[in-house]
Amino acid sequence: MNEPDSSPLIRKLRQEFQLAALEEDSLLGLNMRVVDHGADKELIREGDRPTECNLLLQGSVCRYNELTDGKRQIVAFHFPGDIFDAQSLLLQRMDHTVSTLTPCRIGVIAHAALLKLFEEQPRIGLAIWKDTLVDASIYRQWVTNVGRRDALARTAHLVCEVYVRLLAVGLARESTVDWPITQAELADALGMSHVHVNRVLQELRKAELITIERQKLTIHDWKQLKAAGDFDATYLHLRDSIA
Amino acid sequence: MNEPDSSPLIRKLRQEFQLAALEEDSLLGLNMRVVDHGADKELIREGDRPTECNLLLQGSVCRYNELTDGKRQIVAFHFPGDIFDAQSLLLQRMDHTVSTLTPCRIGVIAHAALLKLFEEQPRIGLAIWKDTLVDASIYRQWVTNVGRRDALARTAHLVCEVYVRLLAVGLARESTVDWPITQAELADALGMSHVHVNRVLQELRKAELITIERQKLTIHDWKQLKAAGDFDATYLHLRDSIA
DNA sequence: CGCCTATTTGATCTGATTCAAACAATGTGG
DNA sequence: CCACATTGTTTGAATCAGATCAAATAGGCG
Repeated sequence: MNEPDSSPLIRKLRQEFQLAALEEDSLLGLNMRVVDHGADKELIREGDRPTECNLLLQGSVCRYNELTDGKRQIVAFHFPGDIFDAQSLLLQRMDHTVSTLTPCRIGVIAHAALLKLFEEQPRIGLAIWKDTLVDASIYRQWVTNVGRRDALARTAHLVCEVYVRLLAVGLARESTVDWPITQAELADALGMSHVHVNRVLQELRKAELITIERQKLTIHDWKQLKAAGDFDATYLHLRDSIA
Repeated sequence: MNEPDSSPLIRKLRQEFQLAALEEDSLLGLNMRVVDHGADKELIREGDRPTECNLLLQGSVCRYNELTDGKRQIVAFHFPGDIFDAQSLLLQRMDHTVSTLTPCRIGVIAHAALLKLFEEQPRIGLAIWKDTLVDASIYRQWVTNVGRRDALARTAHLVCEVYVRLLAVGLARESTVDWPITQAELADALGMSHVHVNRVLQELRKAELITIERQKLTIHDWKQLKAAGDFDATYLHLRDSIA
């Protein structure tokens, strides 16, 4: 049903533009090295000066900032099809760290190859720019979530986001998804303590909105979950709004 | 000392690339309409589908998300030289609202004109893409600030950021800057109550780090302020790190 | 002068943190 | 296949940072 490894990027860009055959060929012709990593592996460190971009093929990764007192804040999750460090094409120095959550398969592409591709097929460059703009939109919601929603709504909102994004890349069947995020990681993403995340998840379970167990998320009541999280998917800029 | 109205964009792009004479000419040749607005004026509403971009020439604006319960979260401030809605070039529908803080002068440029410019001078497109990537980096820090720093550090960090960015565009002389942000706006940006913002600012004043009064910010002890806010300017990706 | 907006103050309350520990699941090597 | 270690989840109690509510004061400006 799915295409082979190398084309989740094409699938994603198709969501954004009508790709011409020539453009798809250019993408398939990209020189890409495939690498596998284990879980909880730091892929890029703050301060690095990467010369390659990473296309996530399988698995989940997160980005985070570290504070001097040792705390960390996860600022994004990424799923298959995402080029999670496109920014390194234009910003020399990494301002945050990227780490795998689960075991991952990653396609590594040289900056030079991508920049050359943009020259030949400018619309592909624009499509990837667009992708980074959607990332930015997600950051804005993330700020809003952490800044102005209480623990319950905040958690519900993030669950909604992750679920919809996994749906969008074909990784959810019906109302169940493989859930790659531990409670401690959720806490770092939500700006909460892991203890409180636990209690909020129990609340959401008791209210029969969702259950998360053994790395599976099940949505019991999508409508109420959305309401609880004050969630509106338009900020994800998906072609056909699933939710 | 400063160039006329139309060139803060050139000054900014110069920070990022060596602009060729031809490229500067292309920028100067852009067809731009200059418009003035009063304070607290909504420039773009969530849901809008803009066909033009806005280059801020004078004044300050902010972006924010509104929650259904009426609260709002400010997610960014912008200062002269910023194209604060470049995203509308590639994302049809606005996912947040933009409003002036102070009276503003704005240069309005048609999307079509910019996209045409990118075709002719691809490096200008890349420079503006880079700009949007720096915005994204700022969002990430904003999430981190709101999610993981306590009220004092959070406030100090934002003050540092705004100060450095104003410095970078030549709007600060020594340690004093025109401060365009009220305490209520600060609260919406920091995810705090305006009452608590007030108390934190008093603390920072008592500790002799800063004073904000009559729309002037004065930095008394930059080193300690940076320390208090756990501030490191590298995420701003400025050419010559001022701070 | 008088209105409106911004800042400040005090008192009270609460959502979430922290600390500490138990419990459950998963995986590893003997 | 079991014993043990490790990581993730759950529980309870004490505490606190920051919110909320309510009202006073101070600037700025037409």
